Amino acid sequence: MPEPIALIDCNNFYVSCERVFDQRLLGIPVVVLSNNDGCAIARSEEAKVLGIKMGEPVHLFRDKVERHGIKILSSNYTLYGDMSRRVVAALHAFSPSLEVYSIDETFVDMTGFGSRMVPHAAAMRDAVRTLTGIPTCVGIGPTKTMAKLANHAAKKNPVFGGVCDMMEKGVADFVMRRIEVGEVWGVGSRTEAKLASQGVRTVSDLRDMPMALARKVGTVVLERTVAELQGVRCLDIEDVEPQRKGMAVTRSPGVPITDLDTMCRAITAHATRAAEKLRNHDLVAGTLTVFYHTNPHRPDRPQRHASRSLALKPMSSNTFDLVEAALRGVRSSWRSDKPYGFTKAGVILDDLLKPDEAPRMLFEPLKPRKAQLMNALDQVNDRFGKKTLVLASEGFDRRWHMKADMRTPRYTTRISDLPVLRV
DNA sequence: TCTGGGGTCCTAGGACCC
DNA sequence: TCTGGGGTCCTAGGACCC
Repeated sequence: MPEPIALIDCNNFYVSCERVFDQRLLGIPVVVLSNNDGCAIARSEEAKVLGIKMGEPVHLFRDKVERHGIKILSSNYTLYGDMSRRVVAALHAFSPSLEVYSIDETFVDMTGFGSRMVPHAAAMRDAVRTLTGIPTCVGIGPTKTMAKLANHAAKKNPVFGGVCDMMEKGVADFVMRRIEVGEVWGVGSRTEAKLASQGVRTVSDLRDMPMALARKVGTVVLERTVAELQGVRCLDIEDVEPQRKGMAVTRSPGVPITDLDTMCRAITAHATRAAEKLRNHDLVAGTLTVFYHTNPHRPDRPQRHASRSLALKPMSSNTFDLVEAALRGVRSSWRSDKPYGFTKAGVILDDLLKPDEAPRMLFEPLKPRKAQLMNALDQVNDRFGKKTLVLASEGFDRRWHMKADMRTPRYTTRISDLPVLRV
């Protein structure tokens, strides 16, 4: 049996972050909305009980909001990102090997804890709770897939008291027979439907299905999942961050974009942000794709999906290079044959490399981009706040900005937003 | 009427994740 | 009227090579 892996996962993370700073949110139904205040992406237990589904558009449950006094909040990613960092900082004391899997989940290598595993996991939960105020659950298993499943069980079944250890075969069997296959990490709705037609409904059905059939139904990915459910480790803890392959900045404007000028301002802002992200990761990009499209939920209106990919030569992370390419893409694809209203636009970067790995040009550009200028730009915006310095083509007209009418303060990252204590 | 075998590389699209 | 944003991996099929 492989050494144990734990997955620690924050309960209703975004809602929990909000509750740390506003006690009035405790005990009542709370929902955090996606960007642009579109749909529910985090729900308190009370909101789940009321039947609010993950990803449900807010206009479809507006009646429940009124009727049950649900508290609705815009998402505050600055706050959640900072709280996530604090949670991970608390976990470093518990294992030398961690993999931060997402904003609210971390895999922890539990090698060497033997019979003291469950107390160790409980201590981890206590530390996170004490240091950040965030409640968590822990799942333990011989593989990542089983740790994920154990975590699900720890969340759903109070019998586990917040820590479920599936290293014991009895526990694993108990859990797998009671959970539907769609809950397994890597089994989405498509695969679930295909499995159902083969009579595979519970996790134990999946664990016991023939490998060859698993491969036929869901390629090597599902085959690997079956092996992991049998306790055969296929996925290791990745404690060094792999180099990323792509990067995207996409947004839905608060009101549809109908004219080229506004689109150019929005795209300038997205390309600018993309360039900042590139420089933060110390990468350069070889390909830039710019796209924009109309609302696919409104087939009664003129529809258009536009997209242009451009090669960046030389590869670059320079704001001027990226904005120039992105605007070229917008202008060359723009059409005014119909009154389009674009509800999404973005910039995607691919072929990312470290600057010293990027191919050199045989003929260097006549006016080489200066790294110093970008450093200055980043430093000004770091010190005086985002968007202090922007390109002229972004302008100051913010009509295309996203909606976020119910966002809480950036309690932990803005001096002006610090909570005030009155005694 | 007859028309090989064995590769690589790239891209689009599907499926999944949080 | 209102439906998020940002990722990864795998496969099939076409283009191309000798």
